Amino acid sequence: MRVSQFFLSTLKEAPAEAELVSHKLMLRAGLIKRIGSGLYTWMPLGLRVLRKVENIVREEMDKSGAVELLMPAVVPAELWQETGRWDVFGPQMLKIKDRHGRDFCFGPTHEEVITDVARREIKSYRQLPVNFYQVQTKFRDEIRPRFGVMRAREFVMKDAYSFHASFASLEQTYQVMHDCYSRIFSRLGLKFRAVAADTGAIGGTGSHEFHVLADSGEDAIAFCPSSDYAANVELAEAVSPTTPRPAPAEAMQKVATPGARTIEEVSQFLKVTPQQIVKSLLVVTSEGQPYLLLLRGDHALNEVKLSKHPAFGQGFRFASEQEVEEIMSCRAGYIGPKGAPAGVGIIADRAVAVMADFVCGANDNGFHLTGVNLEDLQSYTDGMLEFNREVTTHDIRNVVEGDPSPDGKGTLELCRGIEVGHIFQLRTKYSEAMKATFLDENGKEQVMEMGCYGIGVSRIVAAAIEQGHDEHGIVFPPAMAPFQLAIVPIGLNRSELVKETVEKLYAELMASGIEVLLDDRDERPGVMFADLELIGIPHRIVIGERGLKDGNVEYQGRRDDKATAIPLQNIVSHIKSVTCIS
RNA sequence: CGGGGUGUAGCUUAGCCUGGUAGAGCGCUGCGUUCGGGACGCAGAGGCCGGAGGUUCGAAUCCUCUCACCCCGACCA
Repeated sequence: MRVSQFFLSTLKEAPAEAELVSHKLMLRAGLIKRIGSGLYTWMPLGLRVLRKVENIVREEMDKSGAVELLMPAVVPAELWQETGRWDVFGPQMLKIKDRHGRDFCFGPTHEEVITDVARREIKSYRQLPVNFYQVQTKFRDEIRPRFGVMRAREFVMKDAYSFHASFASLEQTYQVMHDCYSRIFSRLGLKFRAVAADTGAIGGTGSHEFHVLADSGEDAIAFCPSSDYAANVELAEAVSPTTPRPAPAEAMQKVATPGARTIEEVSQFLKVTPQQIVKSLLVVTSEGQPYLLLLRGDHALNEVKLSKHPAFGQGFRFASEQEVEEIMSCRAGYIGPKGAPAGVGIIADRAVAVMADFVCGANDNGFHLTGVNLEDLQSYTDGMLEFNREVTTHDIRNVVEGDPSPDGKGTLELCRGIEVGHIFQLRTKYSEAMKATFLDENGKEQVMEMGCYGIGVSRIVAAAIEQGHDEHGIVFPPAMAPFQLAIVPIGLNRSELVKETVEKLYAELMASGIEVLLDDRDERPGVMFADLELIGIPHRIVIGERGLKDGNVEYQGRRDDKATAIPLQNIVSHIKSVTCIS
C-alpha cells in the first residue's frame, strides 16, 4: 500500500476529550474518529487493526471446533420477555420501536437469540455438543461511556454459545474455550491473565475473565505469585483470620474528636493506625431495612460480596447524610455499633471479629470511643457477636496485598487489568426459561446445558495500545499492526536512484507477502518518521542516497533505538526473517 | 443518575473577571527557498465564539434556560 493511495490522518496534539494514553494515541494516529458519546468511526488504518484481531479470533475459534454464524443486531422484545431480561437489563438496553409500534432492542448480547435458534434446530443428543459464535456489533447504552473504544456504547464483540447434553460436556467445552482464549491472547502478543470471576448479570455458575494487564485497567485482580490462584477482587475471598483475638487490654473511653470524621482524620487525631479503627457504614436495603456494616479502617467494602448476602439480594444503597442522622441520631463520621438503635442490623467483616482495643464512632457528634472490645458491646460467643442484637460476620471487604491466598499457598498481590474476555458456564438458566430441550439416548426430554464465551474485539485494540506504547506513539504487537513494514524513501522525487530502488524493493517485498506501507508522500524525513512511529508499524527501512552509495539501506525495528545498515541485496531476506515469513 | 468541569477555525488554545471591529500556534491552499528527525519566507482560505432567550446603544464576555462533551462513582466485552 502506498500512503498516497491510503488515508492517514495523524494529529500532533491529542484532542482534549481524551485522557487515557490509548485513547489519545488512537485519536492522534487517526485509528478512530468520535461521532458521538461512545460512538466511533473506525478509520481505514484502525479498521485494518480491528480486522487483524477479528481474524485471529476466528482462526482460533474455528480450530477449537466452534462454528460461525451471524444473528441480527436488532432483536424482537418477545425473546427478551421470555427470559425476563427485557426488564432486568434495564436502561442499558437500547430499546426501539418499528413502524408498527412493536418493541425491539439493539442486541447488547445474544443468549436469547441463540437459544431460540438452538431450540428450533436441535432435537437430539446426537446434534450435541455444538458451539456457535459470531463477530458482531453490539450496543450497550452505558451509563458513562469513556476512554474511547475501551468502553464505547457501540462495540465489536465475538460472542460464542455452546449447547450440551450434559454438564460434563459443558465443562469439557469450557476448558477448550479457556485454552482457546489463552492461545488468542498469546498470538495477539498481549500480557494477560485468566482470573476467576463473578458471573454478574449474565448469570450461571463457573466463570473466568481474561484480563490484559495494565496499570490503567478498570479492574483490580488479586493473584498469588506462589500458586496459580487469580481472581477478580470483586470475588477474591478474604479468608477468616486464623490468629486468635488478642485479650482486651484497655478500658473503653469516650473521647472528644471534634472535626475528625474520616478514618484518616480520626487516626491522625488520636494517633492510632487505621488498622485499629472500626469503620461503620450505614446502608439501606431496597426493602428499606437499615444495616450497619463494620469494617477495619484500612479495609474497603466489597459491594459485590455484600449483594450476595441474603439480606441484600434485592439491592441496597448507601444511606444519605439525612438518613444517617434520622436513623442513628448522629452525623455520619461519628456513628458506631455501640448503642446503635434496635432495628438496625449489624454485619461485621471477618477481620473485625479479631480486633481488640479498637476505636469506633460513639454515636454522639464529635466523639469516638477508644479501647473498645467486643465485650464492651455486650457478650461475645464463638465468632458470633451478640450485644443488643445479633451481629453476624461475613466476608464483605476487598482483599488487600498481603492477605493470605484462599488456596492456602501464600499471600496475595494485586494488579490491574482490562477485561477483554469472559467465559461462563450458564448451565440451564436460558435453556430452561426458553424451553430449549432435546431427546437423550433414552428418548427422554432434557434441558440443554449452556456455556457462553465473549471477547471484546474492539476493546482489545485499545488494551494492546495501553500495554504497548512509548513517547513516539503506538508500539503494536506485530500480529495486530496495520502494516508490518514501512518503507521511507529519502528524497523520492530528487533521486532517480532512490526512486528506482524503492520501487523495485516495494514490488519484491509485496510479492513476498509482506504488508508494506510505502511512504511515497515525498515529505521531509522527520514528518514520515514521526507518522510511522505514531501508528506503530513494527519494522521500517529507510532508503536514501547516503546509504545506497555504499550499497546499503537502513533497517530499524519499532522498539530499536537506532538503525542498522543492511546491504541492499540482503534486505528482503532480512525483512522476511524479522517478520517471520519464510 | 449524583458530584465536579469544559464548550472560541480541522487540532491545541488566548480573550471572559472589568461588555466596545475575535487573536495565536499547528494543520490546510498557492508560490519560492529548503531536504536524514514534525523546515523557512511571502501570500491566502477557514469562526453565527455550542444553541435559544434576556439585559444593554452595543454581548464571546453579564443573566436565564437548554444541548453537547470530559472527569470522579454504580454497570460491563
